[in-house]
Amino acid sequence: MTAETAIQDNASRDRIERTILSAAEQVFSQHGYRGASLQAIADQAGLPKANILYYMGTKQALYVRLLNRMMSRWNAVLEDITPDSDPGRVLSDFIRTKMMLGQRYPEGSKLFAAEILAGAPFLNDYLAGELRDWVASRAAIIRQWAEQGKMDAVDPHLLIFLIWSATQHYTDYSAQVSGILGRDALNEADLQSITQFLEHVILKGCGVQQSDATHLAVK
Amino acid sequence: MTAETAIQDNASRDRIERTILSAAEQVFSQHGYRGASLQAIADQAGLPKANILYYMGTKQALYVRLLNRMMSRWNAVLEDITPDSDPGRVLSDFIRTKMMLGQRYPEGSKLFAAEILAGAPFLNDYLAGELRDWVASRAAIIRQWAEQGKMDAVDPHLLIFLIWSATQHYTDYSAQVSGILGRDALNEADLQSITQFLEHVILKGCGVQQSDATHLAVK
DNA sequence: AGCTATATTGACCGATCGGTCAAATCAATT
DNA sequence: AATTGATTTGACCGATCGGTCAATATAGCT
Repeated sequence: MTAETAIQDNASRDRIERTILSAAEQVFSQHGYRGASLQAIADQAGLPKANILYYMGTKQALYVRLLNRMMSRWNAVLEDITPDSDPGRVLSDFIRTKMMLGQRYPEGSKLFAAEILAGAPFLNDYLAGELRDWVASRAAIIRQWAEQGKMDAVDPHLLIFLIWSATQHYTDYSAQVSGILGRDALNEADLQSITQFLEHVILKGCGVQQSDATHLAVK
Repeated sequence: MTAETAIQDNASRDRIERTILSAAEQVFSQHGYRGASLQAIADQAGLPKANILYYMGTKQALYVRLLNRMMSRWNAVLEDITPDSDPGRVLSDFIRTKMMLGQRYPEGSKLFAAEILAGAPFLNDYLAGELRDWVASRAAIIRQWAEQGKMDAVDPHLLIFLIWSATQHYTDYSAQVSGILGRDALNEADLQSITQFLEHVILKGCGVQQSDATHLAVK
């Protein structure tokens, strides 16, 4: 087999796999691991069920692969945070990035939420390992900001959880938000209002000054 | 049949129904409507599967009954709010009541969350009806507070969503919180810290003064 | 054209799904 | 003791579950 055909084969395979992953993400995010059926995923993907298993092996392997894909999208968040950073700018960026991620990958976000709701049977190691370290390192820096008098001495973990939950809400509970606001879906103006509101309340609530750059960008 | 026996019968029936409802709440909250099986609920309740159906009719009827039970628990929240109320006291109460409800009915809260995640197929009417009215009436009063200069002119809907999401997080995503904090479960001291943190950030972030009474209670 | 490796898919497997039913049991009244 | 209505539950139903497999089709290489 030449290199050329290998590339062609892989490209074709990748295209099909992306179709399957996308379909599976939709079904798993709505009904959770147990509630999702391979037949429903196959129908969503427009492929026979046996084909899903040919590419993905088992239901569990497909599910775990989706979880890993979603987790990898988190790598860049709050990456360049230092004790010398401006808290207002960093927290603003965090809020905006989180809102953007939720909008970009709504199914992935809901998939994650469903896994946590079920007690995180597949994610316990990740939560108590990588993610805990991620949070701990950011929390340490936030605590330094507080010691430097840049902000109130709030518990950094709780601050991260607050931003986490407040932003995630508009993705994972979009059905509730839409139902209450009486909209089919949130538009760009809604998202800007929400982001601005969260920045205002959270930064002010932590005694952080909103930087000019952030303010202008919002305006 | 005498009145006495009728009472006795109903008492026995109520006891069994509570057992079933409790078991079903656990299973539904973990796996959602589709992912839950009557056999799993029966095992959890320690009853044969046919008995579940004898008392509850169908899986769907059981599920809807659980949703209604959970919704009814919300009736007392933010009930006595008026334009003359003290925003700090009311918002504090809201945060505390919400945290308490989550702790008291964790399975019910997760059941609700799973239903919303699935797109609220059984709750759409409730969300766009009763709940929307509930939110709208409270939002109107909060807006009056802002107009009276008692707090910042934030969007009342977004403020309600913020308190909603921030408190709900510790119930619905307890697996994530526990995993990251490295605890088996949150204790009473944790909950006090969380409540205090949320009161501090949200009230300060909305330009509301924390009332003395509230402050003392927290202290 | 013939060969080989990969891809496709209908048919099928045992297990489990929600739900039904009839036979057995229980409890209270006469 | 006999009767009656409510309760209990094992057996069973067709449908669907995750997964296997063999037959077929496809595509690139010689």
